[in-house]
Amino acid sequence: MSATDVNQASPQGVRTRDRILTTAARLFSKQGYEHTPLSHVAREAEVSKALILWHFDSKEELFRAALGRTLEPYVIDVGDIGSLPAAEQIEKLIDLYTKFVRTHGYSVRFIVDLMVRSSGPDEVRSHVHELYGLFRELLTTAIERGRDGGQFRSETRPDLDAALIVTALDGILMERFLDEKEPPTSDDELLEHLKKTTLDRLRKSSPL
Amino acid sequence: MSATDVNQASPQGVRTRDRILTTAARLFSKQGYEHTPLSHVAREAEVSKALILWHFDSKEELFRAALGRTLEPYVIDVGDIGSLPAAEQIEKLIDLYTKFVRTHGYSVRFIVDLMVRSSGPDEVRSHVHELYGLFRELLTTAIERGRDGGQFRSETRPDLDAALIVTALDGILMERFLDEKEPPTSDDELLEHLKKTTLDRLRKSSPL
DNA sequence: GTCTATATACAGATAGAC
DNA sequence: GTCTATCTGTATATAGAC
Repeated sequence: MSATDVNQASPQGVRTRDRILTTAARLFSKQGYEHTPLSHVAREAEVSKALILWHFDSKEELFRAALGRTLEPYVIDVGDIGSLPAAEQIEKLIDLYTKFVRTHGYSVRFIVDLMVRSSGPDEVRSHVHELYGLFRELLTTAIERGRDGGQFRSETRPDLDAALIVTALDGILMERFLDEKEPPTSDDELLEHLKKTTLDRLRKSSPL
Repeated sequence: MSATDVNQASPQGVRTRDRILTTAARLFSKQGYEHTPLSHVAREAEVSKALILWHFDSKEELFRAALGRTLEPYVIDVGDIGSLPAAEQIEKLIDLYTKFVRTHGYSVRFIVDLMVRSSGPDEVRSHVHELYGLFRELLTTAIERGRDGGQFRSETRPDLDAALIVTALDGILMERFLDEKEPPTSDDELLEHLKKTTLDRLRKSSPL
């Protein structure tokens, strides 16, 4: 019998299992899978290596379970965005993306790393993929609404424009990793410029 | 005495050393440092593990040396770009970036991975950093020329506009890693849209 | 320079007592 | 459920012959 069977879970074991999971998620995110031996997780979680393997059967399985925990905050909550005018919807979405990335620095870096290396379980990749799709869709819809409502030019290509915004946001995220210490232009300045130029271009009469 | 001393290099040893280096660079780029044991490099380069360590003293040092080789193609050759009109300069620079990324897929992925994980020697990070700075500068100059020559609006902010282009390109690169199989919009389409919208926005009268 | 054989270290995983 | 002790594999690195 092992802990992965249905009928385990004495109150004590659950708390311990949870502590292992949380610790593992933290360490994997911070230092990566290969640089985090089970002995390290064991020390930080204050249990023995053997106990970890009793709960999870293998390091690989612990990793998968911990990933689930890491991904928990990866949801999109747009609130009552539908009631805003199109331009503000777009700005809000950009701000949401930025805020998320800033709040979850460590784990974003980790997830990006998984994507770049094409490693990690498929569920994770598809989860992230879905999130991107959803985000892009929200932007597309906002642009369409603006166009149909007469605030944006009729010639816009909502899908491409949305994709380009996502792309630029990814790039800003990326450059946070590249430059680290000395960013050539501050993120905030660049984000404002992105918003400004995007909206200028979408609007019927660019005021400038 | 070791191979890292000044006075080694019999003809035979140099060729072997070189083969080890090339093999290591290839394998590290493809599978990463941690997933490439010396035994694997030894097998592919058709030498013994011991010989590798005779030449390089440690795996770490082999890695640093191999990185140098990996970075060799990382240079910017713009040709006679100066003679082109501003708009075409920008398009050309975008194409150069794209072409490079497509040609050096494996190693780009590897270098990006190093940057994301903040690992790898500082020389590498600063080399990449410099390249980005140079590329951004070329774009900035092109935009300034266009502005001063009267083709672009006088209100443009060359530095920010250049940064935004680089950012978008990074994002496109990034999404190649994220989506892999099923890109929501093709790279080419997105690149064309980037060029088009950027230039439309920069130009005095946007023709659309 | 290049090899074979070996030392050393540490990882993940198991056995079995409590 | 949780532990200590141990097994087993594999990695880097060294010793020493050729």
